[in-house]
Amino acid sequence: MDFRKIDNLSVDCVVLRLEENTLKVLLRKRALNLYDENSPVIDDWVLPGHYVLKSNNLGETANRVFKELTGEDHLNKNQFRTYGNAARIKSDKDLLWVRSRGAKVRTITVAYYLIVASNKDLLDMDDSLKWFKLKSLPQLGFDHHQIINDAYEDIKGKIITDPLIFDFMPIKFTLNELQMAFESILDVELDNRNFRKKVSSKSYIVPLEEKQKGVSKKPSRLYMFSKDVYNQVVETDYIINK
Amino acid sequence: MDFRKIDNLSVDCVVLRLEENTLKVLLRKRALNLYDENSPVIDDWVLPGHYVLKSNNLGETANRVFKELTGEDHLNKNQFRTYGNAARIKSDKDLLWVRSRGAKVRTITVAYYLIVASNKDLLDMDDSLKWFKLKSLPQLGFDHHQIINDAYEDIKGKIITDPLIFDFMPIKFTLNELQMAFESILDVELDNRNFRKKVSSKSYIVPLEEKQKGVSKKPSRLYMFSKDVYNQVVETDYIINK
DNA sequence: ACAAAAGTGTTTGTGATACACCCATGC
DNA sequence: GCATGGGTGTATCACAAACACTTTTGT
Repeated sequence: MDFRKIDNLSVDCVVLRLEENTLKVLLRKRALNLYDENSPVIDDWVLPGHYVLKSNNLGETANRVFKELTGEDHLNKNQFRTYGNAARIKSDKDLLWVRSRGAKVRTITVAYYLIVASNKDLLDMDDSLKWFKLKSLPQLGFDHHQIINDAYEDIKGKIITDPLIFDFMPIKFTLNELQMAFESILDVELDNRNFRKKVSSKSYIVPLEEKQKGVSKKPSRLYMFSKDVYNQVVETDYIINK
Repeated sequence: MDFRKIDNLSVDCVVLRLEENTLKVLLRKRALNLYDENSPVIDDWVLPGHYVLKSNNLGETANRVFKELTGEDHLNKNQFRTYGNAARIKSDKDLLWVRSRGAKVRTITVAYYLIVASNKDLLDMDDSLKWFKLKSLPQLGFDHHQIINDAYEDIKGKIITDPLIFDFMPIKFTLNELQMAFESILDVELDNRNFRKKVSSKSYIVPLEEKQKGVSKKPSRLYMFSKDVYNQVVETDYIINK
């Protein structure tokens, strides 16, 4: 195992989740104090990422980023684009930052997105990590604004044909939760009755006997996504139509 | 302009075209003679590609690859995936080849596909370049088999929703040609009458007054794709359904 | 006049859309 | 018993699928 970094190759992760039907991205504080503790030269946010180690694969590096953030493994990741233009790193802050880490100014970043289920408690997040609404991001370093937008566009495209939506959901979920997840990600409104009809026609969304508990209203039925069943019927079956 | 190579970053291009309704890929001969002129140590095929120069962007590098192959500019390219695993280059041949070119064994390859219109004459192709049927590829170096398959899968996915098919077509084409293009890329059969109905409903596929010439049968009407019109109606309009 | 491919219409079925009320539960 | 969200059915419309014959041209 060779722990040296490849000094011009990094992996950045767009970590996403739904919180109260709002898409959020996990960002890491980027702070650099040169002279004075109280007036940092750099004070903004970036995507969590890592330089790739000589013995690590790209996907492994993405997994590792996630594991370091949350202490947990994450299997579902998606490489969606690579950023490596010559002038990608050009602002004074970005140049300063990259040099301060001993890396090349011409750094190639392979970008992944990782989706975290909405019920998952991510413990032990230190103060330098924070979830931001996708629609109101803070000041970001590098081209990370672009990267986040590209990730979002990719997801919006795939969510209609791929079973990506279930990565956002808890293992057991209600149909209304599922509908709201679609609505908030795609920014559309769906008819509840038609949505339920459509979902019932999908063999891979299976109703459980179990019902919600601890709600002060009629408890709703729980469903789960079966990947096994899905794999048998993929060919023909889209989830929702646009 | 800095003409030095970044010694661990390359761009590989999957150059595709339809020839007689068969998908073909452009490959470059990889030959290395060490001792004996007549028994090369390496004698197989690879995707055309280039190490990225210090002053070149990724997309520029893809364009440059194409320009060097054909002498022509090509605007439509698509970055679809990046390959950079630690053990990506591992066969003796590949290691030998990479070292003979003074590059790093851990090379990251950003892969693009480029689509060439079927009527385009690509002149001046030297003997080291050849079109192969996608379905019967020769012995390939590196992981280029994988890369070609990934490109093909990406295209099959996008061709249903994006106007990618027109990159394969001449500017003016007949509806039957268009149908056959879909059929050969997706490997399906379509009903001619239904296909024509569907196409007529697309405002961005516009009939011309002109007809085919020099054919020994009823000459068919020519159509063209209007990107202008397309951009106005994208939101709602898919080309064919699966 | 014949060969070859172009072009055309109708029917049937499935799935999308639109829409309003009763139900089950916790408090 | 009431407030809250859960759950259900029907009618209409648009589009996908299936299918066979006539037309136009060059030779």
